[in-house]
Amino acid sequence: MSSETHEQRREAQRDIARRAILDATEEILLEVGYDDFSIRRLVERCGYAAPSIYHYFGDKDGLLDALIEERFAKLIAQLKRVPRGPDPVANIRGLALSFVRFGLKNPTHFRLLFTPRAGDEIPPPSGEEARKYIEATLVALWESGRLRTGDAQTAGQALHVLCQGLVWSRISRPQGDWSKTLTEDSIDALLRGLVAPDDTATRSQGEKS
Amino acid sequence: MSSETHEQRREAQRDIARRAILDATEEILLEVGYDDFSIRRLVERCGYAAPSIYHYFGDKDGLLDALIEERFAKLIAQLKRVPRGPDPVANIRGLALSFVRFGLKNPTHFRLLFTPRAGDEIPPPSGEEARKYIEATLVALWESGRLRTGDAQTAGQALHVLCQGLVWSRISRPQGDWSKTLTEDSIDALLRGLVAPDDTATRSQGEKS
DNA sequence: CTTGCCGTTGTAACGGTGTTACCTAACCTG
DNA sequence: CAGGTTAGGTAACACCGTTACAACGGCAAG
Repeated sequence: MSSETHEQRREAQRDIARRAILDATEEILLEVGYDDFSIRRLVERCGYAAPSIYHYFGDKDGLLDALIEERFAKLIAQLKRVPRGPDPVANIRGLALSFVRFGLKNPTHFRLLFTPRAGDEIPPPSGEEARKYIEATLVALWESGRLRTGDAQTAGQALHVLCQGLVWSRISRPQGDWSKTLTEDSIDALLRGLVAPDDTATRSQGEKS
Repeated sequence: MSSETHEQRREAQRDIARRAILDATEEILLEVGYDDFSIRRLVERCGYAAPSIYHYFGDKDGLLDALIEERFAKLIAQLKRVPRGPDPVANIRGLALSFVRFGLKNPTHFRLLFTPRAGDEIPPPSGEEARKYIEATLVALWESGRLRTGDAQTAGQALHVLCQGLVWSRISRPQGDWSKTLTEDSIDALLRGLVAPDDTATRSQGEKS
């Protein structure tokens, strides 16, 4: 019994330390941005010394990966919270809009999520999960809908790529004179080009958002 | 007369030094990538000491900006070399394809061109020029064509954003299972969604590329 | 209670980075 | 020849990610 409580206490303490470090990391990231984030700054704020960070996360990349995991989880949660209606095209539209909204609202997170760091060529598992979720949703919906292009995978990737570009371009050049309706218009245009026009409810779709 | 030759000699020497530094920079960048590029490495290779680099370019960002200027010039040259036919849609398609091809062929350059560095919020002038060239071409072509969406600017930005995403996504995840026809299919789909279908030669366009 | 073990934390250092203060040497201008 | 401007090098500063090493803590076994 005492050993169990001991182990539990250890684990609890471990989680407390990890949480404090992760929270401080996020604070600093949102405060000064990704490029000016440093371990020294983190050490100054979180109360722990540098070796503790390396003890818990192994690496600076490991630390950021841990944060990325949490961010991806939030992104997936937000995407799964998007309501679904009977129209598969409208569903995909809502998913894409939500994704772009997430990116524009949390540019630092987005940059962290989708910028591969140096030498780290394999993306984190949750990243793959998020991507797979979006693509699977797309594929499933495509298969029940009317697809114009050959395969569903290409269509899904096209939409994914468009959303990435939508967020990335506007993050990179925040004060550019971007069209106010760019997100909706481009997504709608791509969807128009992807689905066959000669069907039931192509015109009855939301035309003004 | 002697003063002129003197000035010219000065300038020539200045250009020689700048060229040597820039060439070494590009070499190292293509060799080890953006993240592992450092002034020390550059100093080792180019023969000049560190203060000379700062004397000529002022800053590491200034050095990279100088390289970016040249890269943008090459990009613009490549885009202007794209042949134009009578069909405005096909012209835009060619332009977009050329842009994406440039990005996929020179990922390091692309990353340098379109990733804003820390604190540097204003893009280099040539970057604006390239963007304006693409957008102007688009706008001009749109105005002579049949536009489905309201304004030409939004349509141009949509295509720009898609191309950015096409390159960026595949640079970030090179070994992802990207569809072979993703570039053509997504551009074609977006164009299909942007231009009005009820016209002369919508169907006679290239359908397989 | 003592001994030893393991996990946690801090001190101090190493190598590498961008950057710059300072000096030297060459050159044209007066 | 004096003087100022320019190119270039030496050596240092401050910061970065990272880690060897030591010290402290609590628990299990002798």
